[in-house]
Amino acid sequence: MSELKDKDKKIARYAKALGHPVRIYVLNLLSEQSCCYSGDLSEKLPIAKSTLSQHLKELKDAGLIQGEIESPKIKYCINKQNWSEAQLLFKEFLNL
Amino acid sequence: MSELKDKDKKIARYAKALGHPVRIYVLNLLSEQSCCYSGDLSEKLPIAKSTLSQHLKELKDAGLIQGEIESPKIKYCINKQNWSEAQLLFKEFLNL
DNA sequence: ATTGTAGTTCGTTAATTTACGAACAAATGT
DNA sequence: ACATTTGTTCGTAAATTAACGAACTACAAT
Repeated sequence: MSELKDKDKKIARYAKALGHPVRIYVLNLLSEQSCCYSGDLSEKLPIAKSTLSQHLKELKDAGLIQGEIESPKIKYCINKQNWSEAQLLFKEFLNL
Repeated sequence: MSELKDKDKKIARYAKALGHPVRIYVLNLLSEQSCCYSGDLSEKLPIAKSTLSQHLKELKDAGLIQGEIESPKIKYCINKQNWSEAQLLFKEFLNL
């Protein structure tokens, strides 16, 4: 009855955050262009802006992105530190 | 209003399957020892066997593992083809 | 025929996720 | 002051997820 390792929990936490097409889309975009506004995404995605906001919040809560106020907009960027951690964890997990 | 790409959906689908510590644990084990039985896992994990069965089913449904009957046990292995696909997709996605 | 083993399926419950529109907040522009 | 822009939060509903124990199925062994 060994307990689950923190590393397993961490990977699962990141994976869960990646577990929706919209969130994959957002991260893909951010890895290409480093930053974006919610409005940019809202134009391109076929979902309500409140739903998008929820997805962004989840990515934020998982630590994968961060928002910076640029009134009246909010500029979203990759959270580089955590993104690196996620890359490392997945790389190891996937034997890449 | 571009539609989400199939590739994004595929990555999200795999990521979702990875989104629980127990499932990470199982896949980790299977990448080490290639095969295992549900009982092996049940001994090691602090969850009910029915719950484990559910997690295995999810991994199966996502295509990441496959079960082979070896009465009265079931031998679980990585689904190599889909695992390779997942590796490739994540590798690309994560810029590894 | 009966028992035992291995694991799944069922029934249930609680929590989480996804989605929407409406209402709201903050800051800028008029 | 007031409207506009940008995005979040609220309230709600439907669907999915996670967990358990009990009941079940399939096969092997006695």
